[in-house]
Amino acid sequence: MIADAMGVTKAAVYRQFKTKEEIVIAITERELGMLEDALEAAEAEDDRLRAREVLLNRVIDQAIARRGTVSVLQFDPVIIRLQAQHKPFQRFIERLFAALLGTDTGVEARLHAAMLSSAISVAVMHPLIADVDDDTLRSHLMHMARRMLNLPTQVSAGTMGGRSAAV
Amino acid sequence: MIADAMGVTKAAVYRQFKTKEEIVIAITERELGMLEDALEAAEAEDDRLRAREVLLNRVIDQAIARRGTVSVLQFDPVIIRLQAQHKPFQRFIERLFAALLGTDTGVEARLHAAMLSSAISVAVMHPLIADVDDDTLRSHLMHMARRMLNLPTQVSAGTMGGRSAAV
DNA sequence: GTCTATAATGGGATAGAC
DNA sequence: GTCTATCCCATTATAGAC
Repeated sequence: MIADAMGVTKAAVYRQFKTKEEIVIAITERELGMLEDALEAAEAEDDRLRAREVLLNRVIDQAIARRGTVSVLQFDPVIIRLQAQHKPFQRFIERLFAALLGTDTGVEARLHAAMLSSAISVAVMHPLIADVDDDTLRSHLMHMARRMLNLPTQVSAGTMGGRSAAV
Repeated sequence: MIADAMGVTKAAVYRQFKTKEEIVIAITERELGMLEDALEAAEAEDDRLRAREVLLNRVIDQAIARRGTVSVLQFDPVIIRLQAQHKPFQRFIERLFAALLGTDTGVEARLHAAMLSSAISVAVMHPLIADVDDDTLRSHLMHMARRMLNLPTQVSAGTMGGRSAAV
């Protein structure tokens, strides 16, 4: 498919990548790499609430930027298997969830994180909202994400007096 | 894989189903069929709020009952393609979303429905919550779904409990 | 209904010429 | 770096005996 889309032969693709796995790794690396600085910033941030806000924003931005392709990387069975065999990705994903979860690792917090991550990646390419433009989608997604995670609805930079993350 | 799991040969499976597509259609029909009476009841219900409640409950019950298999039917690329070519399924899914949306078909309502449906089906098999038992998962999911759809947090009357989705 | 055997198709991958 | 040609192998599917 890649070769066809590029208008070259399969052999030309295999000149650059020895295996299909290498291709999947390379693409995933590029996508996750875009979140790396945001993740590191979030981990370094003292204010946990603010750290989650910032990270959430970046994740949503990227999901929208990659609208139409995120869910392939997240849900294609073959791709998932190849990624699962790659330790660095597992660690990165774990760090991502840890940063999103904050200190709370209870059932509810984990469920929130699981639902949120899937909801974001599927929603951006769902037929029901194919007609929604990026900016509208972003603001709705961010609003929804805050609701799902029990974050304060409006964020005012610096002073976070909002409710705690637990119910 | 099916033949191996059943301990018969592939030819034996092809005796019952002419093509892979027939198998996918049959399985999907069985799964969606379990929601048919709930959908019809919801469509007949005058109280829209109550209709959505009932349907939501059934959808969540079934997702939990099929924990570990729902997402295959929803996300496997080959299966999705085969289902997409089958008009009756498209119509059924449209009816499901229509019933969940209520009369509101604005951007926000559609986004809610899209996020919710994906969040439910992915969450039930997400590694982060693999250790959560069915009943706990159901109550959290229902609570979360109400929040996502802006439904009242506590539902007043009726026969709504953790009932399983038949068969 | 199940079996053995055998296509047919297509994806994943390699060899060697240019 | 790309090409043609080919290989390997799993999936999809059929034929015909029991």
